[in-house]
Amino acid sequence: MKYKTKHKAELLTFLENNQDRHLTIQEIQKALKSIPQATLYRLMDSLVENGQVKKYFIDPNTSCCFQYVGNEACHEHVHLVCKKCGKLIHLECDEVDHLLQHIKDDHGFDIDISKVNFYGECEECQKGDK
Amino acid sequence: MKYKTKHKAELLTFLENNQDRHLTIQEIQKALKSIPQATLYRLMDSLVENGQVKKYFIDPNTSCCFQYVGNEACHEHVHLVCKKCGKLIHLECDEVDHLLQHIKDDHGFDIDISKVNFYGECEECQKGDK
DNA sequence: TAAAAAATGAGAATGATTATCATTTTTATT
DNA sequence: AATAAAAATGATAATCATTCTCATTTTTTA
Repeated sequence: MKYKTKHKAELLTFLENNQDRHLTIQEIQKALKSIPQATLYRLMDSLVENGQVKKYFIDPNTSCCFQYVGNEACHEHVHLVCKKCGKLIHLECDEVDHLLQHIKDDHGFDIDISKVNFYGECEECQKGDK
Repeated sequence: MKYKTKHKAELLTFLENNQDRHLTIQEIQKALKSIPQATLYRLMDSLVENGQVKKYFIDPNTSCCFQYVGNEACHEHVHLVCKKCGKLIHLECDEVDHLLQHIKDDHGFDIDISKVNFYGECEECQKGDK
């Protein structure tokens, strides 16, 4: 996607206005009905490829998610996904960094932090269990 | 799957003989051609449900994997998945347990360790990069 | 041995994603 | 501004793992 097109412009505006959310292709489609499906997939791929958008695989049973990060990379974080309520929490935490460093140093494996998702149960849902 | 059937027996024998590997439905199908697809999916689901088999989502772009653990639960471990060579490493590590405990205590989120996958690059592939 | 409960198996349905390909749009070149 | 080259489009078909359907068969229980 090297050329500027109206679809691309419309998509970018929408993404910029929803930087705080993770969006699936299906959600974007609903909002931008004028962009055909195939085109939307291609546009998202190209945005991921040049780094303006990050692609996340949150829940293995559902579609992937996208989030606009613009030109400045978003802070490194991991995702906490609640399997009860579906809530998605961004976690920035030194202890995580520490573990990844340990695994690199002592186990030789270099982890891509942007792909780390922890599945479990959030605080509210744990309370509700009782 | 409360009743004993020949399919189930055949499947369990195969799984027991391949405890060291992660198997996709497709691989099991290839090995056990006599079990129809729908039946195989149902059998695997039932084995997962009663705990004899664990289900893993390793790579979001491919099918899920299964591994037989029998009646005794396998040791808690996380998976390291190399995005270069596809290698799958089981990691048991106190530091991981420590982090999960920290996230539970200090961030209130209770992580399911069996669903933790770290994506990155293994030692051998890192060497090959240079 | 009959009634019930569960499993089977073949095929259709689903749903997200990718591929195809002729057409149109955008950019670069003269 | 005209044109050629490059890229994007859009409608549709293809793919592929997984789930669903439902009439039939098998297994267990009474």
